[in-house]
Amino acid sequence: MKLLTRDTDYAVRALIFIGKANKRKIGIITVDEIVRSLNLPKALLRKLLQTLSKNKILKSGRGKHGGFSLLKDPGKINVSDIISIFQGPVDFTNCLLRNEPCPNRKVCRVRKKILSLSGYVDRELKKITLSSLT
Amino acid sequence: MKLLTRDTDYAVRALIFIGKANKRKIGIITVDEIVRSLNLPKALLRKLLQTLSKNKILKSGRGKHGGFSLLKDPGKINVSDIISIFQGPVDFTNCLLRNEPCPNRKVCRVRKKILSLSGYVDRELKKITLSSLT
DNA sequence: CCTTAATGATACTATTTTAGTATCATTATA
DNA sequence: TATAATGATACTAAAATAGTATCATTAAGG
Ligand code: FES
Ligand code: FES
Repeated sequence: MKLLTRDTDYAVRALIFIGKANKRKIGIITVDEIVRSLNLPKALLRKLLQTLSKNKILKSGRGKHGGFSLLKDPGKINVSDIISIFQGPVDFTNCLLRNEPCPNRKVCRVRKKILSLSGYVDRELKKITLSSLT
Repeated sequence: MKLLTRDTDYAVRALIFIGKANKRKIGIITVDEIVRSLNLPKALLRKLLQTLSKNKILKSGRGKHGGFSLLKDPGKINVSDIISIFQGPVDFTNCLLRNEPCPNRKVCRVRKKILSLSGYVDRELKKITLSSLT
């Protein structure tokens, strides 16, 4: 039972790399540089970073000397965000009777339990920020 | 991001059904009865119940008047058990650098965080017993 | 015994999600 | 204007999930 897919994992690793570089005042990082350091499949990583750009996690520059840098403060980027982007929001409340419109949804204690569990996990994942990782 | 696959979901629903029947002193339930009540695909449900038997959750009887009943006390069957059977154990510690043997595994705070999160989720899921569901 | 009604074992197919590739278009710099 | 970067997009491959089919075995009951 895994929590993160490979997309999320690669994305986080790339973000850590970019975050570290930004810390050392290296403003812009290219896909090639990340690939050289982390040994990830280039075509895939490009796709992932493009997705992160669309989702306002990264800023991108095109053309010669283009590349990526963090758009937000590393303290404001967290694992829950990245999961949301690649795997959908952290939400476990696909209830056990999901196919039928569960009759006792409102009072069901299980649902309440799963709901609170899900909330807890999400809050904890939100605490794992990029700055805590670099 | 979902927590339960359909296998787990179906299995839990079937177990709830069997548990309720057992409560009413109906000892043995057939796959057909469950299928009639819950409208699940029969061939699939058979496979799932067979798996539950192999895993000592259900007791099965063959031949005429055969069927399934709970092997363990419903208070001792929980959602974590069922997830373990169909999705592998509740364990989120596929670490972020999983491909390499992560150098700082021992001291990594993220790993510790994920580890404790995973433990927490597992403990909570263990509290959701079949008896709490019926 | 023989029929019937149940699960056991197992192999197979189909669908969906995840993982990964390829290509052309666009843009900025030198 | 050549080059080196990302944007957009469409495609393929692999793995996990979901579902089916079939024959073997077993127990009950006439
Ligand atoms: S199982 Fe659906 S609300 Fe409880
Ligand atoms: S990321 Fe692997 S141990 Fe921290």
